[in-house]
This record gives sequence, C-alpha cells and structure tokens, in this order.
Amino acid sequence: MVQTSARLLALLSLLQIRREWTGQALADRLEVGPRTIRRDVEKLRSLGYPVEGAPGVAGGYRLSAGGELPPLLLDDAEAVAVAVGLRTAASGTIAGIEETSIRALAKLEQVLPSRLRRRVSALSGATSAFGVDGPRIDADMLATLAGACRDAARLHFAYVARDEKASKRNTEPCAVVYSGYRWYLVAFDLDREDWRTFRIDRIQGKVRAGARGRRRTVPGGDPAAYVKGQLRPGEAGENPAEPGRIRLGIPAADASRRVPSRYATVEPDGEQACVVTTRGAWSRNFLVWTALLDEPMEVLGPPELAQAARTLVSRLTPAA
Amino acid sequence: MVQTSARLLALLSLLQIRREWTGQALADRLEVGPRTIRRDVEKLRSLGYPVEGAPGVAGGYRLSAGGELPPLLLDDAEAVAVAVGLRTAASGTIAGIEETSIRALAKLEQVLPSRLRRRVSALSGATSAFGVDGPRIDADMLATLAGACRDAARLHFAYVARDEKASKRNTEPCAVVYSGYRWYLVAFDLDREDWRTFRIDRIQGKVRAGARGRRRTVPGGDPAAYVKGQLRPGEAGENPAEPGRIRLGIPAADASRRVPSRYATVEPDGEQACVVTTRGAWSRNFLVWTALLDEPMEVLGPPELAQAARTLVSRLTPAA
DNA sequence: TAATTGCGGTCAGTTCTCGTCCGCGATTGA
DNA sequence: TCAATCGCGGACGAGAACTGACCGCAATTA
Repeated sequence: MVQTSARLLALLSLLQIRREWTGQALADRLEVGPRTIRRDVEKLRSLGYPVEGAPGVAGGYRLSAGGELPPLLLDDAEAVAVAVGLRTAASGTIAGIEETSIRALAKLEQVLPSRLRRRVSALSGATSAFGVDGPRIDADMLATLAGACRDAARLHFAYVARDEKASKRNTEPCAVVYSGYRWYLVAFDLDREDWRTFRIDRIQGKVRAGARGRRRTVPGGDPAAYVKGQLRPGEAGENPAEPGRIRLGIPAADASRRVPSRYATVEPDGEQACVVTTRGAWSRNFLVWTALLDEPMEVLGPPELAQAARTLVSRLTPAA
Repeated sequence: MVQTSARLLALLSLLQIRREWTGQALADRLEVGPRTIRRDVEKLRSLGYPVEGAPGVAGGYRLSAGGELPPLLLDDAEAVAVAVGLRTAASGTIAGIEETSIRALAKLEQVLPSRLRRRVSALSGATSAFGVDGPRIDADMLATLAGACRDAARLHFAYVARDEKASKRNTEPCAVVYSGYRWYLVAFDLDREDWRTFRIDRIQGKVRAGARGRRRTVPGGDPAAYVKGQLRPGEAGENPAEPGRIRLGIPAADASRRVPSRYATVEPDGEQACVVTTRGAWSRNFLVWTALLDEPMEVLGPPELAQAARTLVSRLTPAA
C-alpha cells in the first residue's frame, strides 16, 4: 500500500523535525490509530533506525543516532543551506573533502527543485567572498561534471590547452579530481582515442552532457594517482608545495588556541614566541590570516612568502 | 510489509546514486521481479517523486527534480561533507543562511552516527581557518542549543554577564539568533521568571539539556526582532555597520567579474577605476581580500578601515 | 496512589503484494 | 525498414500484510 510506505516516511520526517513525540500525537498527525503507530515504530526499528521510546508521563518517541544514517528529510530552506554549504566546502575552504562535497552536491542538485536552485545560486554569489586563493571554478560546472561521471554520460565541451590552442572535445568522463589547488577532469577523449586530463578552469563555456557512454576506468584504477602522474613536475606546485613558516611573538600555548590545528602546527620558540608552520603548501591567505591575529610576526620562509608580504604592503601602504 | 517500504527507500537510494537504471537492473539489484519494480516506480510517482522512464534501447529510469525534495540518502563520506559544509556556512562565511544552517546541522547531528561525528569534528578544525572575523563559536554548541529550542528541552548553563558577574541559568529556550556578527540565545529564565537574551560566546563550559519544558514564544513572536530590540544601540555595531569603500585601479567591468556581487557592489569611477562598496558592514577581510586582488587600491572610508590597513602594514612590514 | 505513556498479544475483515501471463507503444541502431 | 530493447500497464489468484479494536502489563512522574 502506498499509504503505509508514505506514512513510514512521514513518521521518519516527523521524528527528525522534533525530538519528542507521544504516540498519540503521532497518531493524530498521521490520522491512524495509536496501535498502528506502535507497529510503524516497530517497522522503523526493524529497518535499523533507532527509535527510542520512553514510558511514563514525560515519555515519548525520539529518533537517536544509530549505526546508519537515516534518509534526511530537509525542508526547502535547509536544502538550500546544505547546497550552499557544500559549495563552500567544495571551493577548497576545508581541506580534504572537496571531492566528496562535489559528489554530494551532484546528488542534491539532481533532485533540487528549480525554485530552490535559484535561491542557491543567488546566495552562493557570496560563497567565494573570502575563499582560498587559487582559480575560481563554478560549483555548478563541477556538479555537472561530477554528475556526468557518476552517470557515465558523455561530455562535449570547448577546451583551451596549455599552448592556448582551442579545441572541441568529445569525452567519456571518469572522475573529477582536486589536486589541492586545481580541479581536473579525467576523461577518455573519443576523438583522440586516449585518456586525457583536463584542467577544469580551462574548459570554455557550457558543458553539454550527451548520451550515455561506456563506464570507463582510468589506467591504474585510481583517478587521483593518474592526475598526479600526468601533471608535469612543478605544475602541481604552481602554488608551491613548500610549507610556510612564520614566527609569532606570542607564547606557543596562546598561539595554538588561535591557530586551527588542522591547518598549521605551532612549535614553541623560546618562552615568548613560537613558529607556525602550515601543514600543506603556503598560501597568501596564511599570510593575511596570521597578520590579522595582530601580533608581532616574522616570515621565516619560503622567500616567496616574504615576497608576497612585501607585495601586500606595497598595495596597502598607498591605500591607507 | 516492511519489505515494501524498505525496497521503496532502497529504490530511491539507487536512483540517487546513479542516474540511469533499467528496470531489469533494478529488479536484479532488489531481488524482485521487473513487474514489481514498475509498480514501485508507480508508487514513488504517486508519492510525488518524479521518476522519469524512457523507453527504447537507451532508455531506463531516472530521478529528476520535482516540486518537492525527496529524502536524501547520503553515504558516510557525503554526510560528513554536508555536516562540515553546514558548519562553515553557519560560521558566517555566507551571509543570510547562518540560522538555517544551524537548524539543518541540528537535524543532521541528531542522527549522525558517532563514528561520523568524530570525523566531522576532526575535519572542521580547519573550518574557521579563514572565516570572517568576529567571535568564534563552537558549532557543536550552536547545534545543541538549536536542537534544544526545537525540542523544547530545558537548558542549564553557566553564564558571564556583561558586568563580568557569573551565574547559573535554568532556562526554557526559544530560539538561536544571529545578528550578523554575534550569536544569541533567546530563552525564558526560569529563576528570574522573565525573558533573557544570552550572548552565546559568554556561555561558559558545557550546556546541559534537561527535561522537556514548555514551548515558549518570545514576546512579539519574532525572536530576531526581539534580540534587535534588546541590544543596546551600538552594540550590534561593535563591528560597525558602516559599509567599507575602496577605490580600485581597474575598470568597473573587470572588477565586477572578480568581486562577488552579493558581498559588494562595483561602481565605475572614470574609465580606468571603480569604487567597491560592501553591502553590509566592512570587515578586515574586505580589506585583505581586496588587497589580494593585487591591483592599485585606495581606502575611501570609513577611517577605521584605513586604520586597519595601516595596522596591517605595520604588522607586515617588519615581518618581511 | 493516580495518571500517563509505551509495549505487545489476539482477532477479524479488508487490503495490498507479487509473480506470471499478456499485448501495446516508443526509441534506437543495423 | 525492421528487429531488438525497454517502459507501460491490465488481469488473475494465492498468499501475506495492514489496520483497528480490544486486552492487560510495566515503567515513570507528580
């Protein structure tokens, strides 16, 4: 019966909206008898969703955390928030989850009603406001590409290669990969009959998704490793992979409270100073973020970081 | 039957994982006959989920965007990405959706398995790396508070008031509000028998959620308006509400491509220059973000922004 | 102690499920 | 143009599940 399944879903939804429900309240809401509610709860439990029940006058049902994530039932505003949040995460704000974010975003955007899609794109104009530096990629395009990889849909797009030559590409995509600095598309080029790695910021205009193609596996099986192997040495390091080091004039204990531990490490340097080292490559943001701490500081290396500081000073001095 | 509902959910999940499925493939996967799949699809459609079917040799079923959002079935990694993204969004990176993000986060965290929760907190150490300035609030606490508001659960916590006096509070919470700069908790103080607005960054230590209390509505009905009324004039403007204005030495057309339109407006100032004005209050991030464009610039106002630029220069000059 | 609330067994009537048959129509590619 | 593929949906019948109504029990709170 459709009713039964729908009610189960509605029940799950209600339990996510509010924590505590009495059986009677649920029964009224779903317009069935209380006994049916008890049976539905039993069904949810047998499906693995941990619905807890507490007897007594302050009792009721609640959905708690279990071994598996139940289907999330979001309202409109929440869905928009999730989409916007995923875009931010994908844009490199948080290290290490860019690709997963894009995957989740592709999943969400596939079913996102268009009225919500408009709100998302309106809001995420702000997304990149203070993002990391590095090339800006349209999150929509990333989601499209990731969706095409998932669906094994062919992709047609215009591409400008490293040597500035433009070409039209017909491809069967395999994966979208983030190097920590740039986004790449790994795809089988149907015209050239070979694998190619495309820098996504070099894709021009709209990407057209075509008919379903073959599901391809990149040589070696690991797209990330493939991209890494394809990159010319040093290319991945256009943003040099060298960590940045800055000496701060505050005790290490104070600094470690203010420095995000995932992003950088703090080591003491005497009683009243410490050295902050980025875990990954240095970036200009590391510099300004440190400067915004508004404490005495000194760039230890690499030289490019000091150069970046001088450039920033030369921009800011006449400005003020 | 439990089986039927579970299969419907599984079907929805499969359709979200990949775009195109033939009926036979679904039947094999779910271990039922093809006819049952057709009937299940019919059920999904009658529930409002737009499952499209295409006949022919390249046909199959796919889930498309409809009027309503279907339940999202996320795998572990995706759930973590969503949680991390929501934390970022809540921390003020994107203007206007902080409160919704916290609501969605509270919903997600309620059912998030603990193994995933650990991964989320590990990852979101980096969340605030380059966030807006303004006080840092633990996203966990925000989610707890928002959850308590939703569930009408009493809250007990230690609070340090503006005059530095510490006290223990027993409250029935109503809403969590973001002013654009700070987070506030609107709650009914059970001991003082009146409404109070708590600055969340002044709440000390752990918050304990207690028994279910009355569901309260703040006087006036609009928590945001209530907080606004409670704030002393000027308090909301500790981060002054005055917009920042910076003159850039590039044509307006170029600038508007590089300036997020939601965050700031661009007006031409002659042929070769333009003026960028923040939509909301200025912040130090506006300054450094503009500086990172690496173009000639000049701070037009307010004076505090120019002062911030000088401070930054004075920190950076000895550093390099 | 009394009230509230969840838990679960039983029963009977109704309803739905599911596989198997069937033919139809649309689409694609040889 | 033809054949293969695939979605669509009606009909049938045995079996199973659903629902509400009743029952008593146990736990919790005031």
